[in-house]
Amino acid sequence: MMVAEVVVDITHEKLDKSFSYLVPPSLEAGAAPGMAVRIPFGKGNREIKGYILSVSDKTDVEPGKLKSILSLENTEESVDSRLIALASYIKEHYGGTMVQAMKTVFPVREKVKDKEARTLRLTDEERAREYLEVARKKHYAARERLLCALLEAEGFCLDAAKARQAGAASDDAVSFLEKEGILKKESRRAYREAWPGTAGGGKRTPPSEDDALTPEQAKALSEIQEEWEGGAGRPVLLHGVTGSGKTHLYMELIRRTVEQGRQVIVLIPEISLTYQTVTRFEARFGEQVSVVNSRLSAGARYDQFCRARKGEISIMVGPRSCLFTPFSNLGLIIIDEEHEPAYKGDMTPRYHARETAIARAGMEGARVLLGSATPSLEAYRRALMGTYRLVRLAGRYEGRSLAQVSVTDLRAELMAGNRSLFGRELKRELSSCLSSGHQAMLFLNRRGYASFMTCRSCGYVAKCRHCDVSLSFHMNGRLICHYCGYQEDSPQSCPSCHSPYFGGMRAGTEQVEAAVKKILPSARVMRMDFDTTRKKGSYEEILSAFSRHEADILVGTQMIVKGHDFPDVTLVGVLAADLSLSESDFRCAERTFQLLTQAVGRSGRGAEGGKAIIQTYHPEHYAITCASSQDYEAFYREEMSYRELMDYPPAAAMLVILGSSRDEEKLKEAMHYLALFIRRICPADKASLIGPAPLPVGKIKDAYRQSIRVRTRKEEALLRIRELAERYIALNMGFQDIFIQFDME
DNA sequence: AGCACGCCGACT
DNA sequence: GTCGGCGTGCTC
Repeated sequence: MMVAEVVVDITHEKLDKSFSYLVPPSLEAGAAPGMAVRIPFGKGNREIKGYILSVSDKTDVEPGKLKSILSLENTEESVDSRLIALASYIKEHYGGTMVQAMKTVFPVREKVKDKEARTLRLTDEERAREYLEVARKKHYAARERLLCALLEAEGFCLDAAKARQAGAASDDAVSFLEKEGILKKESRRAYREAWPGTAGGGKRTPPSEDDALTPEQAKALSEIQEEWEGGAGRPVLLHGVTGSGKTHLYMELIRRTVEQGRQVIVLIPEISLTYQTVTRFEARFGEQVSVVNSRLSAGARYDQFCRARKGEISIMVGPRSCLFTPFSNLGLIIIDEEHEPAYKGDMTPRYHARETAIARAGMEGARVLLGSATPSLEAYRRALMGTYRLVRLAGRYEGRSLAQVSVTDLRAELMAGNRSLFGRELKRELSSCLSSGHQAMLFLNRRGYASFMTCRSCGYVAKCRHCDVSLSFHMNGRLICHYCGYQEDSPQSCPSCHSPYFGGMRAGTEQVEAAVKKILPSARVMRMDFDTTRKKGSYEEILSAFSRHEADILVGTQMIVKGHDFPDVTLVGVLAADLSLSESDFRCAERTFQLLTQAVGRSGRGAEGGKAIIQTYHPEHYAITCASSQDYEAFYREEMSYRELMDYPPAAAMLVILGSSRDEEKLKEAMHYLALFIRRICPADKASLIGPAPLPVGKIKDAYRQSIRVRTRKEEALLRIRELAERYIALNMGFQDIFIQFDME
């Protein structure tokens, strides 16, 4: 017996689940996930369309209830069926249920329906008045109410949903009057504007001088063309230093793709989705482009998807959710700043935009371009192995040189009696930068709640002896490893040099701002961090005010280093580069290198040269030395050998199983048994298992959190382990109140 | 969404 | 009694 799980092609909340259908033997060969099928549905067995989610040999439904699939839709694959195939890829790869995967791929399918502006329009006033008399006589109350409402309504038009709620329009009355030709159901939909004020202004500037490519860019372009036209059509990794004009190249590729009648999806990390980006794309492509950001309401975003489906737009620019834009002839997916962690979500299914984009492109014959100044290790490794094609863009735009970088050893500063946040060089450069009328940016490299222990005198950081990650300081005075759970007592002084300056590192942007005002009282300082950008639009406000030179110094966290052009900035100071170097995460060196490279790249973007100063307790660390010499290759080699040695991704595949529950004991027990189960199903020589261990933030909103990590050299083995673990969890009562999430690295 | 079932008022 | 509108619930 072959059974297919089918979703019905009716947009309604109550039908947002799958139904089991028998697959007749004659159709067994063609039945596959994503296929469109005709099925009998409901009491009258009316024939409707559906999509196959999965095919198996068993079902929970009692056999007597099962109906059979009538036929396979032999038309070519529709956009929807391709997206369903993508959803099943996500489920296979990242775990979770099919419904979760479907909801990821079709974002707001259910909710939007209600908001859809369905209208009832009176088509024949005379007949309506005639029939009103009939209805009155025959006491057809519902029809009478509806007719009255329609005749009184402005333009003889009513909002269907509202009328229905007010009791003026019952379904039967509507369908009866429609049959009589008195009214018409219309679902003409007014699109919500994507960016208020810009939707109408879709003027397009013809390609101008500015759009001409530099010789270097032209060379990169022809390499990309060559790969895609002649070769295997592999994804291209565009490795271009900051300010080398990657966006220029994107624009050209987009133009060419659209000219061929195909569509383009451009993914950018949310943080760089600013007004700047929007206007740039709109100026170039006018009404062909839609730009979506997360502040857009679900409905407005859905509208943009509808426009894409209808072919009204050809280019979609937005965060990772835009990957699922229902274009019918997708030609190109661009992922800008490919290394950004934002491309991996934290909601189940935790899909990675890069992998999923490549999967979609593969299904639809589209190309993928990954762009970054500091590629992720994963991407660069694949490029070196030949899975991706590597294209370099080495020179900075208009021959501008990269900033001059110098490194300040904060240990030496302390030795010289300087305990302030600013080293002597940074202090000096800051005042000379300001007195020459330029701007400076101060970057505080601080993430999350990392509360590791460090020595301010020698730079020693307390690390786990098993995992080579920093130990976190807990309130009970113990140091804990969040990878393996190892604990030790927190020492009072530095174990390495016995200095008493040993403790937790904590510094905020506010303290930096205050410190700047103290040493440079006349400087106008602006602060940008999570607090000051909480309000809508304040993010752009601060950036544009700074670019209008309304302040001399911008102090901020990660968000100030992301792709903004401030031509007047000639100095960038990184206050304590180590703060992200000591996180309890195997990617912390990579993150640090990326942040430092980006930060350094902010300096000297105008005609003037730039300077950057990196302050650190670890001037010898390769993440710092490589960032200061802007040497990606060297960093990659160092970091990759570390990952090889430690069996961390991308050298090995890793599965993180996150468990959370309000009941700490239950959680511990469940995770313990889950770890035992995994040990049982996979031999120790094939995969290594670490944990269960508490997470860096062990408790959120009263829910305790623990993780188990499984690492192996074989990715397929990990997929299998995840599948079995999912089944184990589903079958065991011990996981009833425990929320489990899978994270594939 | 669309169809059936059952309840209830109105009319033969 | 019976006809038919109107609300409710279900669809593998």
